[in-house]
Amino acid sequence: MVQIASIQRAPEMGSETPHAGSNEPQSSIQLGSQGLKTPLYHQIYLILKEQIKDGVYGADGRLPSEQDLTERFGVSRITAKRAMDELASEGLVVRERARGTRVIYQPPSAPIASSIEGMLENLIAMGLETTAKLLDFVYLPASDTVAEALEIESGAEVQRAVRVRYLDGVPFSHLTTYVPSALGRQFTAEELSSFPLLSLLERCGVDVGSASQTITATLADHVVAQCLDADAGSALMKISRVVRDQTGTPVEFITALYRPDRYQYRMSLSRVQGETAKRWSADDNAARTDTLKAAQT
Amino acid sequence: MVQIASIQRAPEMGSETPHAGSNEPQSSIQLGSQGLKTPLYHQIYLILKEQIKDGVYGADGRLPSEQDLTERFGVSRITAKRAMDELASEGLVVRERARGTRVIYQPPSAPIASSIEGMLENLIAMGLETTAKLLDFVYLPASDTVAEALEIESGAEVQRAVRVRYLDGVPFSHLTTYVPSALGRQFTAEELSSFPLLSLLERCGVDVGSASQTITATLADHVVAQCLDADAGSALMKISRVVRDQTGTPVEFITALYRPDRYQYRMSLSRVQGETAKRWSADDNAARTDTLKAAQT
DNA sequence: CACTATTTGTCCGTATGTATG
DNA sequence: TCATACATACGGACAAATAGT
Repeated sequence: MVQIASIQRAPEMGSETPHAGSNEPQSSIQLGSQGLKTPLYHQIYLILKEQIKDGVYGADGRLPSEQDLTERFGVSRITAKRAMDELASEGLVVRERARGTRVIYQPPSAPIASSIEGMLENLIAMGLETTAKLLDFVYLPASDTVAEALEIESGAEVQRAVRVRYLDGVPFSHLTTYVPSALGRQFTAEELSSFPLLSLLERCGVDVGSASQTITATLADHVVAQCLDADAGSALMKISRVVRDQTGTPVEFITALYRPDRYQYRMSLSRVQGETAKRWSADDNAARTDTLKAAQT
Repeated sequence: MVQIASIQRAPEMGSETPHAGSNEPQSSIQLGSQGLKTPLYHQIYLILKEQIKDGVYGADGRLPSEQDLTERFGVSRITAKRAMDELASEGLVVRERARGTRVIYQPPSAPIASSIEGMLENLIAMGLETTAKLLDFVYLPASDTVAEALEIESGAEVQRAVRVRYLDGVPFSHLTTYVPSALGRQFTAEELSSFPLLSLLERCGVDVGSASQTITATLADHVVAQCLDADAGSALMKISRVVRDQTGTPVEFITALYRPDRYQYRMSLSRVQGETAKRWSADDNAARTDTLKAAQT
């Protein structure tokens, strides 16, 4: 039959098999061995915080006890307690002796998504409505990764710029761009902090034709975290994109990092009949980017 | 020329004016105080590591001296030394007395991406080439979030299934699906662990028409981490999708979690002329999902 | 009213790691 | 190298509030 490994389950009535035999001797949930030296209690705090925001404890808002966390994360009770105390100090939960820890946090009903209409990563529109701060601007030899993306020789000179983009004064994205040196020399650092890179390239005569991008996730290191006003060790959305001109020559390689609570990638799909079977097709006018109003913090 | 400052001060007000051309290293990190949890030496280590990877010291591979770092980051020499020792212990640099610290690092060959050709989130193809394990299968009242996604009344009965999908025996994705009860009753838990949910729905007569999905990032809690053989607190890519039939009625709400080192979302874009300005357009046949062979870790 | 189990609050001591001077 | 301070993390122990039997 179906084996249910429901450890943390939202409080539900019924169908509650009391202690279904499989008392997992797991005990080896590894925390934070991924190179980040974030304190244990803070890692647990981040996980719990996200679960709260996802409404995992929405029913009666009851969080696991300190003892539960002790067993599940393999830490001492003091450490588990500190994680919950940190939640309480931010007003996300209320802790009462002998009564447990309950969520006292109301997600603004609907996480209001104010759409920036237009196409996917509408850089120009975004650029006009936002501000950017230039953190770094330097010419350096291309690393292998950058060289491969831009299809140039490794070691060839490229321009690297690191910017933070703000929306309504709130840090929004962390951008690292690489441009072949010859192109980069055609604009200045000052222009780069005022205009989107893409519009600068088009002004330089580049006829932008296509782009390919990869979306993934990564952890915030302390440098990026500071830029985005986020916690080190929190999850970020990462988009890497190579932009090419009409001849297919790469003109820009960009890596963008976003706080997931302030930016999400949304798209619509249609189910169409393919050659052999039905498949998904991306709706053209529907792929767009949305900005979520920051709930708090 | 803008100074190389990959370091940012904290939300300090004012002083928006960088000292252009000034020799003053505008870079002491605002830390050491209470706000940051990451050790100083490790923060510096991360910054240096990234600079090395970007080829900042590519010429002769010479890193700043301990004294340089001491001044630049505003820390003691011991702390600067530890950061460089950490680099050395990882084999990134070589330290020689009175000779300084040099980069001895060759980036590994690019992580090979073996594409699974086909359309965006080609569920059926994936379902046929992978295995799935059913972790949970239960009927329960819809939470507010689920009810809103499926456009049903909060508390109406829905079927929830939690599965882990494996690719070549390696845990690949963690799927939580919600289906209206009436639809869910038409197939069994056993079928769900063998066939993709979408094909089961189509077998039941559902004429799948469209879907809208949101891509974001989140942290792995201990439960998901165990399922995906990852660390709790690591970053995961998260895709939430509402699938609708031809009439626009939601038939499925799914939340999928992926390890970023095993799954990435890739798409191609074209630059087309819009009504007012040029914009990006999603290439239809190019949006696809790729699986990356684990490069390391 | 005990009695018990939970759960949180508080305290102790100890060990290790971090950072400065 | 040493001394000092502070933060982190552990284990143990006890007390206090709450709920159920």
